[in-house]
Amino acid sequence: MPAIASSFFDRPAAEVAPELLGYQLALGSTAGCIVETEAYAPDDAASHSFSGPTRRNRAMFGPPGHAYVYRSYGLHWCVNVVCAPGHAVLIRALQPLTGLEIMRQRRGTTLDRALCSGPGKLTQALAITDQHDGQRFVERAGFADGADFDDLRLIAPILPTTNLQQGRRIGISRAIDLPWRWGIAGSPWLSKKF
DNA sequence: AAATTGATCCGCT
DNA sequence: GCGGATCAATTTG
Repeated sequence: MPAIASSFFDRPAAEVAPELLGYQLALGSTAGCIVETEAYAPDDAASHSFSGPTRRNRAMFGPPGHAYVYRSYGLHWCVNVVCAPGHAVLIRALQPLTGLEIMRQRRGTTLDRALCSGPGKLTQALAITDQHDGQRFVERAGFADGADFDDLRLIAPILPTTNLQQGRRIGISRAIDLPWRWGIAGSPWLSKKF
């Protein structure tokens, strides 16, 4: 179960973030298509890496292609894909594809639109927690390909995704003008319209 | 339709 | 002690 080529991720997050749209994010028997991302960088006042490495953000300075998972507002987990040192891409929304019934149970809703339409929602739907912080992503679609049940998985789309939309990031109070949020244009699975 | 609030934790000053 | 890369329920216009 090879980790994904580190060269793909060892770049600024603002380059990687739009390219991750269309990838599938999977864990266990659940998976969804990434439809919304945000980039964070070390010289970016809104980024957890802005003030250098700490215990919480150490994964952001670790190997590219690994996960940075942090707790948000005391309640939610949010997952990032680590890029170049201090760079990371926050996964903000998925189109649910696999394991919808488990997701509905975990989320406590039957409204599919509400399963993965936000960074805290999708981690709950896929059961991503701090136990995945610092863990690598593997490039396998399922366990039959040799991945462990607990491996975070990313699956590249057949063709690069086009029809993107770009705008300002959500829920931050610093560096609010950077256009570092990307989404699949018109997708009904976004956390918020552009 | 938009604004407000409560839940609840951790990192940093 | 304060505020945050959030969410959902409630209140208000």
